[in-house]
Amino acid sequence: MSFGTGLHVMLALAYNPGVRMPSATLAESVGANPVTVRRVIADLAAAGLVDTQTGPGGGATLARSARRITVANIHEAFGEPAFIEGHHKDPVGKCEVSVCMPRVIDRLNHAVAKKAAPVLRGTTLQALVDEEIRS
Amino acid sequence: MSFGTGLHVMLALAYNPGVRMPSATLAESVGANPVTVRRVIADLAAAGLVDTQTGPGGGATLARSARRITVANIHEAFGEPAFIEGHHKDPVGKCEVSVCMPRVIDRLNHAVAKKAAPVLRGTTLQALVDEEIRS
DNA sequence: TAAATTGTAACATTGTAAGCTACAAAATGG
DNA sequence: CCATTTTGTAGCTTACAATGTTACAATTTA
Repeated sequence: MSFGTGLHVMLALAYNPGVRMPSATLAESVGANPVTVRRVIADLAAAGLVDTQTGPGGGATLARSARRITVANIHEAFGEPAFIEGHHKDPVGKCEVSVCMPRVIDRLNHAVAKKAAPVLRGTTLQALVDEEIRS
Repeated sequence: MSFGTGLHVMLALAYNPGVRMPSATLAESVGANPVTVRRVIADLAAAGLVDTQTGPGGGATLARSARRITVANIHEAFGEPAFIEGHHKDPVGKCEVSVCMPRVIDRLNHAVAKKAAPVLRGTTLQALVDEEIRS
């Protein structure tokens, strides 16, 4: 559930602009372990969404304005997890349906992703903070 | 991963129209256990998508034409699983971000679901068989 | 130098999905 | 009526992936 945790972390950072938050503080908000949070932050940092710093007063902060970070950016940071999941066991027989299942799942997932993309791209962190948290 | 398995079962039935397939046969195609398949079929039957019969020559078959069964029908049969997942642990503190996370996840999921619905409703089992399996 | 913090590795725990076993009930055919 | 096949479902076990835990070197601050 990295995407959900990542979104939570990003909202916490957006809600406290300019503040560097250590993983322990974020972990308390998320209800998770500091190491889990640091692992999630590693993905966010690799995607250039957050900036981290060690030492006293260190922690994570947004790499740019919450107005310029979208849910799509966060989704991508975790490898664009699939909206629709298949399963991965390859069947023994040469059954034609089995062979085609990955393609079918892929087709559906791509179709949904294509429709979802504008929604995710059009939703900024700032909008979520304004419309869902400060309200 | 019930939806994926359910779709696989439905495609196998659509690929063999008029044939009653026992759970053991379907399980072999899916690469799963017959009991798991029967559990999935129970959901499909509850949604009125398949028809089952006990005894020799028994098994499952489509309850109506594959042209009149959509991916949306199957998705609904499994309770419309979320496209975007949050996590469920309630945080200890009174952190405002934490409190609002369920609402945020819900908002995103509903937005994606609304865009995805036409895709799922517009894709029939028959179309998948024709375009992805017999091709 | 002491303290705080990240990043990461290695291992343990846990929650959930799937598998397995078992059997009553239903259907079929002799 | 009996033997067989199959579903539906319960109860238990297993396996796996996600998360937690512990630990520590490296970095930063003061």
